[in-house]
Amino acid sequence: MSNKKVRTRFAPSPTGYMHIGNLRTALYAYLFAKSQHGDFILRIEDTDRARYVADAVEFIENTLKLAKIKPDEGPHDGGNFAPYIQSERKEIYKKYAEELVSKDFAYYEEGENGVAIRQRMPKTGETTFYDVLHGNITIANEELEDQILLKSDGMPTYNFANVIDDHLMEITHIIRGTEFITSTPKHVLLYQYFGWEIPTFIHLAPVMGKAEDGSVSKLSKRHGATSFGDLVDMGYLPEAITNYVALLGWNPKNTNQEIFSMDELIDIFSLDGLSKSPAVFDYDKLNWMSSEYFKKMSDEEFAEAARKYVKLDENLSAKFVYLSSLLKTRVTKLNEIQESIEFLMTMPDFDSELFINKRNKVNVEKSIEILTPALEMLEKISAEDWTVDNLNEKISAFTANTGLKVGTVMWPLRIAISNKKVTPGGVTEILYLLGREISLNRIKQSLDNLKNL
RNA sequence: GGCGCCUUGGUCAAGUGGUUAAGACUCCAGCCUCUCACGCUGGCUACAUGGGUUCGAAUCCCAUAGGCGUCACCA
Repeated sequence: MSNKKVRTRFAPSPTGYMHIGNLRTALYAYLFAKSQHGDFILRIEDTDRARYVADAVEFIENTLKLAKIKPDEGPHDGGNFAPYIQSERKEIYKKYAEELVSKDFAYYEEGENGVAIRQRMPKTGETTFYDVLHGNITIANEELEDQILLKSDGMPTYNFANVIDDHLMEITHIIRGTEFITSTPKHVLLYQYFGWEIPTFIHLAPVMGKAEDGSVSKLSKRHGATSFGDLVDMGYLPEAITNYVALLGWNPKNTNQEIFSMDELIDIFSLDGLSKSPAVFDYDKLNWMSSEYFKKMSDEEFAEAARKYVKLDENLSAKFVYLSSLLKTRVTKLNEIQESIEFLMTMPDFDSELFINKRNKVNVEKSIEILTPALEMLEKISAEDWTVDNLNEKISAFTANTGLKVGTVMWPLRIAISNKKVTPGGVTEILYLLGREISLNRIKQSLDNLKNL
């Protein structure tokens, strides 16, 4: 066994939806295979006709691609063990099921819909299997029901097909969720009936979600987004999601590093870093990791990633790379951007309360007093000199002349051009983004509004 | 309910008989500062409970409790 090439597989059913828990299972199977210079196989388990969703296979492949998980073999990639879609392997299962019947390890059963084949379980004794995370697990055979191997429609059940395929496809390590622990003895019995080598099992703890009332349960719709696609739609970078998910139930040895590229993960991954207790999906941590990725991007990279999530006017579009430099450190997910920059395109409603700021010693009267000469000063700056650096220089000089604190001048100015308490960037950045004409108009308008109170 | 798995701060987690029980996220305080953010400092909070074993237990054993899973012609 130790000399055999490691081969793992990800075997989802075609539902057109990639649950975070499933993605993590695929990730670990991939990381383990690659860390051992082995193969990672994608196999579609579509033996339940009722559950089939159109284009699901393509969806799964696209999702894995986005997550940078690359199958060595699969429906699209092909391989020596094709086909990799179970519905196309129907005859194979039938042959093996009949072999079991001939050896009396299984039997035919007449049902409402036709004839099915059922596995015969021993009534006494117990079955033990080894799991890398849990050690030996033993279950009494009397707990095992005679299960259906081949359904009356000719399709195999999961419990049968997975054993046949894992053996035929030479899978060495089965990485899947803990929900399969109690059915594993049935699989082991099957391997024994056929005289096949039993693969190594690794049953992963589930990914949990936390509800608003604080209760914890398996991650589901009630916890908000639960799929990789949902998270991408919200504007989390695929790399950040994968990185976060990798650490949900696994952690590297001898390091506190948390930000990993896929290559680094492959390099450092090992089975003994896997944890056997459930992990709660935590948006706070995901947000932090997401922002770490944003901060590491260049302005251009961030702008490119963010473009798909925003609607800009001509002016802002031209300055978006610069805007991105301001947004990078302030965003946790891309779908937050639009709201935070909307004020640059449409002036929010006037609110005199915003001009009152105790810390900077400003109120309405003071604002009028400052804004009036400030407007005159700014009007003298030409459109071509309307740059962040120059604006900063002029405003600083203006402030020095007034003898006021910097904040006392900056506060009303910023409010006058934004009508927002919090903005991404300060006065000079916003003046630049707005451009000379719009900036001046906004200040005039705000000044009028203040005087007409 | 039977069977199985799990149990270190609010969350992710180091730790494999002797530690002041790491680190990260969140939160709080301070510094920086043209708002916010970034950055920097510092701080709060944990071994589920009860028995053993041992000179010594978060680490080993046994109970109890709680959580989760499974008992389909679903996967």
